[in-house]
Amino acid sequence: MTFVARRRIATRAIVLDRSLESLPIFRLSDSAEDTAISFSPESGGRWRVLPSPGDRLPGTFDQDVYIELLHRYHEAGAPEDGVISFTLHAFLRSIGRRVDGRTYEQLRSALTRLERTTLESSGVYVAAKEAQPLEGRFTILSSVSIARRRLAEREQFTLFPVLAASEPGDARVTIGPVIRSNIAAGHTVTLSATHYMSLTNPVARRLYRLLEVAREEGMVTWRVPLASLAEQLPLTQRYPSHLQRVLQPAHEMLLAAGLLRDASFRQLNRDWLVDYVLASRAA
DNA sequence: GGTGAGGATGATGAATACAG
DNA sequence: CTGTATTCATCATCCTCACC
Repeated sequence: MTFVARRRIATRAIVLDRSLESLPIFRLSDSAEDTAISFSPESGGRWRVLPSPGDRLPGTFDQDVYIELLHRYHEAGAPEDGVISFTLHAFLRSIGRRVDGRTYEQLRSALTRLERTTLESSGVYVAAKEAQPLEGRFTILSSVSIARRRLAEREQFTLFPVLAASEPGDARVTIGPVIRSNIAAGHTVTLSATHYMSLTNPVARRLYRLLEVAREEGMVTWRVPLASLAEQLPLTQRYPSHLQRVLQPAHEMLLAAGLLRDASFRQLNRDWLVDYVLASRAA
């Protein structure tokens, strides 16, 4: 393979922390209640996502921002300090959003939310280099700084020379060390950026990542109780019919994109299951 | 040209309510 | 518990205005 060819493929890849992708983080629905996400896997332990006080849980916009950040981290050659810099303008363009006052504001709040939202693992999150699953808390981003024109210009802020010196709209964020460590250890899933962007439904985007975890762990078919899947995504709907209503369009989108061979709902006695037939590695 | 706040309005789709 | 109708928060899109 030539350097050029390898480079082109690399820029289309999104490399994510496999442990993180197996856990629920982003609220996919717009339910008014904004309590913490809580997930208790079969294997025991508990996982929680705690919003920062006064803020909401990360949502679908934050999900897209998170993915683009990791996309850029990979493109930048996964720098050891985890720092990536970009302009808000370029970032919005690359996630296919319009660039106006609204989206600037959304992006800024999404970045700070990714820094402030607490992820709590009680023996659930697997850190590749550790023998035991993690006991403790961490965040997706460990630092976020965004230079703002108006702040940078004010005289009284000259005591922050770094801020004053940087260009307006420049963001500088640090991917958290826990996530970086798993990526460095190769405990990852790899997505196609093209495919990811082509999925217009946020549930489909989330499901794509979760299915990649299953595939990375060697599964060809994956049978999962509907209720467990709902917890793991997460989806808040309680009834099987409601869950199916949300999942069905996502399944259709993934099938059409060739990211999934088959998806079907089955009822065995009282229990609803979902059977996935995963796509082959090629694509 | 790039930032940045914010008003107005329509589109979207999941939550919710309600009937079966 | 499920299927259908309605409601409503969020998002997208358009704009103006101000500033560099």
